[in-house]
Amino acid sequence: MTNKAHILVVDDDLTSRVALSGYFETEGYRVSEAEDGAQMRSVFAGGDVDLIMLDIRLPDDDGLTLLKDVRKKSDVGIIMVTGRTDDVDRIVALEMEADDYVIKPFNPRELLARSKNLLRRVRAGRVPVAVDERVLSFSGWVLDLDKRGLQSPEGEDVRLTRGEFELLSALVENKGRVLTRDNLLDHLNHREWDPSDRTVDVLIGRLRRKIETNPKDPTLIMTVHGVGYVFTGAY
Amino acid sequence: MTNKAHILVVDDDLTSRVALSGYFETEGYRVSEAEDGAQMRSVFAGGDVDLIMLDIRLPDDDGLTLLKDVRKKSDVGIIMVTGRTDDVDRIVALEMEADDYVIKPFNPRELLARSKNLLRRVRAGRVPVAVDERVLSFSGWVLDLDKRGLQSPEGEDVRLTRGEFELLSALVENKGRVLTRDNLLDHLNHREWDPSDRTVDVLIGRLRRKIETNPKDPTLIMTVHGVGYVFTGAY
DNA sequence: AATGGTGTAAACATGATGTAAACACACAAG
DNA sequence: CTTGTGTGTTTACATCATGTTTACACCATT
Repeated sequence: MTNKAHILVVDDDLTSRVALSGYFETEGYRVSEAEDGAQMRSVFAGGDVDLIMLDIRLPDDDGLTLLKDVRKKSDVGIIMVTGRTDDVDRIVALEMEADDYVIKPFNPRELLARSKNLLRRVRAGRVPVAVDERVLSFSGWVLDLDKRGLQSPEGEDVRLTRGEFELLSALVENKGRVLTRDNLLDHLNHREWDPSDRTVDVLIGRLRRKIETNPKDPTLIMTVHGVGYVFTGAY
Repeated sequence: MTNKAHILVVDDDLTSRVALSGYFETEGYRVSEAEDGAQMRSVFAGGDVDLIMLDIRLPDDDGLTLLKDVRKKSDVGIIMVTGRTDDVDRIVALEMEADDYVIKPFNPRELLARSKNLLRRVRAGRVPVAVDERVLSFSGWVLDLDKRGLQSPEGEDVRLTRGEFELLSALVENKGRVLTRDNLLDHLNHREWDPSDRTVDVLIGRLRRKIETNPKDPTLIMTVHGVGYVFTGAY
């Protein structure tokens, strides 16, 4: 079972439903489809949906009714999708706490960007739910200290080796504080460190390739020349 | 400290800035205003902003540049506001992780609904981060000894090299006391100093260019002819 | 005015860092 | 036992950051 973000597309029109699903699937999301309210409720009951793309006009229930029902019991992300460009509809939906409202035909790139941003927020909001779990989060990433696993903002599991994990957790736990190589090597159950030891540098490099958008120009793990490394991710 | 959400409106046009602020104030939000990037950074440095309404066209910095800067170090809510209806602009902003993008003239009710929904998500994602830091401050500047970084009174991060940082912290820690070059060079892990060594002078010069309002007429790092340097910043 | 101290741009040297590749070692599977 | 796989470590080298030197103009003190 992967942990990729799960998107539920609700639309009675086959063509646009498939188109929508396609966009998200090629981006690596897990996508489910529903063509009416009943199907939607059924999938949603599974409990692991992160984002719903909800057409406002459906055969059985009204989209707005579904919106209200879902929002009553869940903080899942909801983006209304519609062919109509009615101002009142839009405002009503937003005031019912839909997160966004897009009008067909929409630009796929824009929709993807909006979805991605919303997913980040949805997932970030879920982290503090379990207080007993030792979990660190930064910029949409989630580092689970018990499971020793890392999840990307898109919800994908990223495999870390022991060394990479120890290094990353040391850095994130001391967010904003510069750690020396000596310091970091301690977390790998080492003792001594001599200037010819490049282990930390290599591991940092591998870590960057896994978590930085552009490893050549890191924004999360910064190097402090002549001192060490510092983690600078936002909360 | 109040618990009302804090919204920062950034727009160089007085009329729309005031209008925007008005909407939010009557809804009971705490609102701050900024008319350019510098002011924005200054308010934002206060650290308790929940949502930024950011005009994309500003006198000094580009709105997109500000967006990128802010997003780099914070997950605050960001809604871009603009008069232009350029598709490319919108997508670029969204892909830079702006949460939303509204086009003037906007419907106040819609904007309020969107802001409210976003604020809910921003606050849900907040996690308490409390790390006591070793910090020195002078004349509005903040020198963070752990982060080894310097923040200007406007809240901008100023990059210091190792040497510059060591020199500055030595000076600030010995505020009001004259330090000889010999003395200062010690802090850079040196030992000997001979009169032909101009290293300190050069570093002091570079430091002045970074922190003095007018480097030609320094007020923070003063020269004591024939002796050394002294730091004279107020508190 | 003379003299030595200081500011500073530019060039320079060198140690620090990024990174690919090879290596070593532990552990698991067959 | 052999083989293979994963991963920490070492090596080697290209590149980069930055402390240092140099040179010269300017300033302060006498």
